[in-house]
Amino acid sequence: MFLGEFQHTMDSKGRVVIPSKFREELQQGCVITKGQDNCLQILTKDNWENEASKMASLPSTDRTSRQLRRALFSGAIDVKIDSAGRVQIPENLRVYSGIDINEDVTVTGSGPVVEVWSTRSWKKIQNEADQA
Amino acid sequence: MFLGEFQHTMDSKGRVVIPSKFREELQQGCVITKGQDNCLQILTKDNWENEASKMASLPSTDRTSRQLRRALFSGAIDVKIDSAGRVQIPENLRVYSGIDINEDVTVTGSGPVVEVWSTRSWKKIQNEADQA
DNA sequence: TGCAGAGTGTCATAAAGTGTCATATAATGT
DNA sequence: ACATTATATGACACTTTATGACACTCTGCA
Repeated sequence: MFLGEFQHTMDSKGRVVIPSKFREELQQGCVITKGQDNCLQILTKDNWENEASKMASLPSTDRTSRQLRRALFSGAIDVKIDSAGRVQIPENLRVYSGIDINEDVTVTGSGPVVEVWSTRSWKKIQNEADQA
Repeated sequence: MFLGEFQHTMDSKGRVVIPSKFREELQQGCVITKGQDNCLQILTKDNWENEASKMASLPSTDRTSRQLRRALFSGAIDVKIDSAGRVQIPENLRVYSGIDINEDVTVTGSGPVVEVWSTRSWKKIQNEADQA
């Protein structure tokens, strides 16, 4: 279970630090995908396999299902954490999440997954959440 | 069941002493979350699992549910009590609760949970409570 | 073949967190 | 009231983590 909220920045090469509390669970491999509300999600390998198999079982005759599947798989990438505890975020996911080079990033634990936000978006989302 | 009211301070490293009366119940692991009225709550592991499982059952298709889940998980952190009976309060929870470094803290038993307040806020809340 | 751009790995330094100890204070039992 | 024990607090050393810098690799392309 991932918990907590952590501040980092995306370095000039497009890498983000994974909070140390999350490393152990993610060390043996993880997958980054497009999450909801323009955040990025980091899943453990197991969790990913799980999601992926759900997708695979959708009927390929249905156009919406195909779209979903394309979005999920093409928007995903498996990464490994480097010796300094960072992961590289590819260009397309940076664009999706609106996180620019050198920008502040908020990494949050959200139960079974880790979410990565530009701190800008996170603040906005958090305000909404406070209201709800 | 947690009862009583205790005065402590947040040390220069952001740690707060857990009153000795509460230690035994919390020793084997506990979770700190954002409570109501800007206090912090400390839950036992069991109590937390309970809360968290409620969250897991909410549909991720609904935006409000997602917000709720984010707020709960990102605002939580599991901690352990150190050999001197203290817990480390992470930055974001310090901000939320308005407890500054070296500031006075009131720790109260509140039935199933422990609450942590800046003594400032506690006094205010208590006045209100006395009126009511 | 050489260059440019993106990505990767490593290091040094700074900052934050953790553990331990010593002393001070409070609580307890006789 | 006293001795004894437990608890609280500050100090400090130590470890871990974060961050920026920089050199190196790999790829595609001119």
